[in-house]
Amino acid sequence: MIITDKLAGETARDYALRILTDNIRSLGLEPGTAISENELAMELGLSRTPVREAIIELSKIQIIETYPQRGNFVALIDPDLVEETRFLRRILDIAVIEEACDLADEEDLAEMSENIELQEFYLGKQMADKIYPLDNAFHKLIYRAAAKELIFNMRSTVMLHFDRVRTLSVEAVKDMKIVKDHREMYEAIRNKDKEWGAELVVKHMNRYNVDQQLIRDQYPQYFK
Amino acid sequence: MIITDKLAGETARDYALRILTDNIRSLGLEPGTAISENELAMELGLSRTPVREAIIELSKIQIIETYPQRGNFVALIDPDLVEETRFLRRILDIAVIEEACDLADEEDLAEMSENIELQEFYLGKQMADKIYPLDNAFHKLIYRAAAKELIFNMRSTVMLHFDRVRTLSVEAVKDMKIVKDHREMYEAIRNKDKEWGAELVVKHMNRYNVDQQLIRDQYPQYFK
DNA sequence: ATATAAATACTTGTATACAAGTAGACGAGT
DNA sequence: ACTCGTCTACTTGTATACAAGTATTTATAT
Repeated sequence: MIITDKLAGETARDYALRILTDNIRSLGLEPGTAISENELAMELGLSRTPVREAIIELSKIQIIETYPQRGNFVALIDPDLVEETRFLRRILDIAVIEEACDLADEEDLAEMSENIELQEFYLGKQMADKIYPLDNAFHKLIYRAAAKELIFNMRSTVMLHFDRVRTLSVEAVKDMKIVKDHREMYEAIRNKDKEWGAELVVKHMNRYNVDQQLIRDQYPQYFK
Repeated sequence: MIITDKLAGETARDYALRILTDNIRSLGLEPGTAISENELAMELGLSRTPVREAIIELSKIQIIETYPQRGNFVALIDPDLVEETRFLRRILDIAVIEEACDLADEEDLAEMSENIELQEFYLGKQMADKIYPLDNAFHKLIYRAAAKELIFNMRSTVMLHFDRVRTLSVEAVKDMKIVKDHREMYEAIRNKDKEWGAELVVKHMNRYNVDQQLIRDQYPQYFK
């Protein structure tokens, strides 16, 4: 479990939520782990209240399971839920990139372009850890161009189920190809080419089509 | 604001969430209304804690706006958010009904059939108020048949933005046509006819294509 | 040794207390 | 009349206290 400092202006609740989310995604909190509200509050230097509020939010997406009077537990990886979130992302990303083809203005395109140049810059520098936040920001830019930010927020929270499987197979995905996908998505939006955009989303998703059975054999204790 | 009794087995938090959700949907809590955590807790016979937890959840979908040290307010109707949720529902319902065509088994179909017969029964009895819960349950059955229940939960919460506009124009929608749509959706799923299913979803949604400008002129104080 | 029961140490759910900040009322001073 | 400042009554954010239930441990009795 990695605990970083509270950011300036961040409320206690947001802080607890960020730490929990990051650690669940990175598997610093392993599936099955008990999360005591009191204990976590101590570790974060907070009271139970904001910690509890954060846990409740994560319970809503079933990434944390709460058993009254027994405890909170990081949910085991449920392949059905992973498949469900993968489905959701594919459906949404396709619909939204098509919408972005219609709606993106020059400012949207400029921000995407800048983001991609940064991705390519860090790719050249072999600084892969810098790419994930940019990756996320790039997809957010597409949603924003399509005026679908509320949907992006939903997508982000629920995508934790997917992200955590991706963490287990991180080496299978080549950053170079991902960055290239992003550049092509940008080109598709700039050219208002919906069909190409949709194709790219599918291709992009397929890069994460890791062999789940392989991961499951390697980490059986993580799975439901 | 209509307050019904707490259901058996319902936690205080779920109770507060249900009362808030129902009243926001029905406009018993008008857009712009202040919601004091203390006051609502008193009215529900609870403490602030569970009430606050419910409010936080609704803040996540921006149907309640929280201003620290100032108050919580039922958000004004934001046409952009309404459009966004309408978009989301169309996209999801199409993808999910197509999936249901592949996956629905005999039990799923039997439950849908029974639900529709009830809808038709109450339609004949002119008991329109009985139809809304059945309507919701029917769509849930489709999502369940497609193994997309987590997505359905997300859809439900976010759909509040859409529901509240529908409340303002409830007379524009004819129950008879809606029930007929549902029967046809069932037939489409039973016949594994994806194309027809998708068509029906679009047609179904279009029935709620009320003239938003008309509503806006009638209730300007409700809009952003 | 084993079974049973009481004690204990946890857990979350809910209630209450305190901290910090906002906004409006009200009055004093100009 | 008006501006400014103070006071008051609120608000949410956070911390703590208490209630109720679970599960394990420990001790006791057979």
